[in-house]
Amino acid sequence: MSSFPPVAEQLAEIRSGAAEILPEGELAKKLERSRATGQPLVVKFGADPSAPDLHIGHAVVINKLRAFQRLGHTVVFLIGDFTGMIGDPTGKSKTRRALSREEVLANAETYKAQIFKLLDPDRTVIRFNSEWFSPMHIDDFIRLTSRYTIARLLEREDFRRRFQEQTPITLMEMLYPLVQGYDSVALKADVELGGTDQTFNLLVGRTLQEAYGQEPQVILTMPILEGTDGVQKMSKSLGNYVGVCDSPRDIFGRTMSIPDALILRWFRLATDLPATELDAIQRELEGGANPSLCKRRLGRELVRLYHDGDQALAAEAEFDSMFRQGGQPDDVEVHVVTAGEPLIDLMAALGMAGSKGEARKLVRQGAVSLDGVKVADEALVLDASHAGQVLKVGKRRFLKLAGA
RNA sequence: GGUAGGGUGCCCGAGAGGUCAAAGGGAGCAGACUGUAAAUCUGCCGGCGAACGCCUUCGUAGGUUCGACUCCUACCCCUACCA
Repeated sequence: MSSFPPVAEQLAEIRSGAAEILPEGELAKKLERSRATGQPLVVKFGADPSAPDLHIGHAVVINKLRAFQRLGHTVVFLIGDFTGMIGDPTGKSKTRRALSREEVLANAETYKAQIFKLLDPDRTVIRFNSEWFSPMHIDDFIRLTSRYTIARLLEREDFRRRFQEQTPITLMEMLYPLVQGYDSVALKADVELGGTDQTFNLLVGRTLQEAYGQEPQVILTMPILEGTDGVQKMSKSLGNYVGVCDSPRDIFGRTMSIPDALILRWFRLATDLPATELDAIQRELEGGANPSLCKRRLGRELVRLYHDGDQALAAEAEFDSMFRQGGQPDDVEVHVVTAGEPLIDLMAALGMAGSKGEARKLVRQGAVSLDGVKVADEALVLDASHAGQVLKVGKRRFLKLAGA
């Protein structure tokens, strides 16, 4: 029954890339016991049900979950549908509107499709926190709130700051950590994973488990991955993300646009390369290798992770033809030209420019070309002679013109 | 319940009766440069128009004015303080 690798080996694997493990000694103890009894650890990860579009920033934590699975443990992917159905009234995150039961279920399906690109379905259990919160009575809930103090909640960085700055904090927000922490109680979690920004919430889980007579979970946090802009954390709303469901072309292209300083970090956090390989890449970079070559490899690795190796090579080749040689993508959209249609109108109508005014400005700026020749005349009217030409706007927008 | 301060373009944030489509910054887009990057420089950055210009925009609805983002009234919303 002891199919688990030796504890030291497990610890090394788990530790790699992690920001913090609290407390590490307890993790070793749990692993020992698990190995002795043949009982896998319950590794919890909580997900917000309102954002089922995962990007490689989320994947940092999910990759670590997979590491636990490889070692033989069980991942509980918890969807916070109960909280999602309440929504979040704070102005700060207005995206968090209340979701209906149907939306939550639909989102859950989307999650599955995405997380199983990385996780092993046989070692993953999907749960919903409405399972225990919906039937909970208010008296039990109030009892739950008696387990934590305001002072401790105010220890959390953002609460403390906002409290001092006198910006609003709703009671609901303060309750969130308790709700999340109680999920750990309900699941009897052994380990909970999250980003470093979740440290506080994860720790609340420990406190509550103890309060409910359980052995507290160990928490493991992963660094927050910066987005393609290299500064802010990756997020969908900032548009600086690489989605796990993006096409090979997008994954490769977006990856190539990250600042050099981020290359190694992305390698370490977003790919599944072994540590030895990562060290080799670090030496290369520090030894003055051309960063763009490393970045290409990073792009390929990411495409391989979410698609496959062939598509990675294809994406790279397409990228080269598109940007290096000023070519065009393989599958340019084709549009049948109506003779007499002004170019400006066409650009606006097909979304190649936000408006006619913008289209005009783009032409003036020399951003528009037909078959590689810059369009100088902003009043250009299309006719049959343009059939077969390729319209290029900026660096990325292409359209093939077809005759009637 | 009382008092004070607020609601401005994608975001932040100035404006305080005309010269305001509204300073400045950020984001975004484009050009140059490069390694397609970053940094930097340049231009654009409500809509229509070749252009004079016209239309819509400063919480909502009215009003005062030749004229309002700026003044008045009511309403809605936010925040803090005191209870």
